[in-house]
Amino acid sequence: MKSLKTLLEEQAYRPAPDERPSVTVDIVLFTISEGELKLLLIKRRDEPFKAMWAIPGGFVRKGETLDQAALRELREETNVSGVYLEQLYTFGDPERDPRTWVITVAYFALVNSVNLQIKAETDAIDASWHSINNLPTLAFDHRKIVDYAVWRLRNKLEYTTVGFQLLPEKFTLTELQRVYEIILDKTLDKRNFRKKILSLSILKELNETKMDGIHRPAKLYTFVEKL
Amino acid sequence: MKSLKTLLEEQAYRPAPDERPSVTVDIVLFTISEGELKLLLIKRRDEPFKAMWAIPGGFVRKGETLDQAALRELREETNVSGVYLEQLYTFGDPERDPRTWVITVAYFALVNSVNLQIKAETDAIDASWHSINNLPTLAFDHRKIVDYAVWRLRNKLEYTTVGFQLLPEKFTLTELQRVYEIILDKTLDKRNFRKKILSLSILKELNETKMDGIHRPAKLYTFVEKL
DNA sequence: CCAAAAGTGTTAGTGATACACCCATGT
DNA sequence: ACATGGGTGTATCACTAACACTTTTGG
Repeated sequence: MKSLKTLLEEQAYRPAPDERPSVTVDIVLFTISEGELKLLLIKRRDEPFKAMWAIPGGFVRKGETLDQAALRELREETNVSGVYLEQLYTFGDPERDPRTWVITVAYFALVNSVNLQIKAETDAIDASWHSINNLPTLAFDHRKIVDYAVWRLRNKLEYTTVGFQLLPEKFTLTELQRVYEIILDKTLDKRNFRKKILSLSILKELNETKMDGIHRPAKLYTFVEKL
Repeated sequence: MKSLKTLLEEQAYRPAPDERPSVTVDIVLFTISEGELKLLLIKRRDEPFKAMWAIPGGFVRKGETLDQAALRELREETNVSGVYLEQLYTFGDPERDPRTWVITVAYFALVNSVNLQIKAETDAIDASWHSINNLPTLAFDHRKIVDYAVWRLRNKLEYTTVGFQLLPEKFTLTELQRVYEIILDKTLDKRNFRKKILSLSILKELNETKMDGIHRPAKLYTFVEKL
């Protein structure tokens, strides 16, 4: 048994167990399909907000990092893996969960449409992709989280290379341009786009072309970090 | 007493109290004085890392938001108020506290040197300012947090107006330039700096000058959001 | 030879950088 | 009159934005 001294020190050191919040991770998982930016939503099975749409997430477990928790939840709830993951913001409004005190560390994640296929096969009923232009009402403060994630994605697209995470390993420049256009929600000039992307020296031109059949074959490129 | 059903539902819904982490906020508080970028450190009174330097922080309490917790801790531990505050990142490595499971939401904060004076008077022994070029060994993973905060501050300086938070309400362009130079750790061209800052239309020229005595008086400006 | 997407250069404008001298004040 | 920091303009360079035609393929 612990000594009184130890107990008092611990008391001073950290709050009593029932004065601690629960901590969750919630993930805004984006993909591009059918020419739209979409995100994955789960239909809740439990209270609160039972039967309402929510972004995937769950409690952080003892012994795991936050990133690990986010990846685990994605795998468990949606069978998606191989994603790009990045911490977004931590939401701690005491009212955000109507029942109890839950602080959530929000993430945003990106998958390409190939991995998306895998997902759609294995998990059909409770999880589905929704266009960001047509979202249902979301549980908790998830709408706020989603809006922030979209804002961050748009920003990061301009000064980082996250965009590549939404494409398969090999892609054409037109496909890449479409990713940018869909996320930024505006058309881009083909020549200027190519000039800018190629000037970054982060693409390797492959000796392959995409034969989509009817048109002129397009060169395939692959993403190479810091050439 | 709660029914069995309720208990089971809650069990499913959230982890048992002793399976929850503690959650803290930790704040990297910057100021500029003596021509250097400094941050506030506290000498720890308790284990773990007793007597070691750490950034101010403490447990989030039930009923308060994370921002509120950060402001409260700053007030309690350092008597500083009126700061610019911004959430930085959440650190959740299960090993980051050697004793127990503590997740911390890190913030960075900025105060101008006027408020700094107030602080130094009221709190002398346990808290002091340290140049980021000469930091002692820090408790926990605080060094990592500090490094990240410095990186973020440098970045944000380039595309936001956070720099003004480190100056009093009225300031000269040279003083503003010094803030940028100290944080970015490089000299800037006076004419180009003025041209750029003034082109942003976020400064109002006052009909006052700073009479520092011996030299030509400098015009005073004040910061106006979105003119 | 037609339809459709791939691919390619030049010009104009805007913002960033480099650089040197006169001005106003107190002593 | 001098020492010191305050204040100002111009030329070059790099990046962004606007814009239209030729090429390659399958049918």
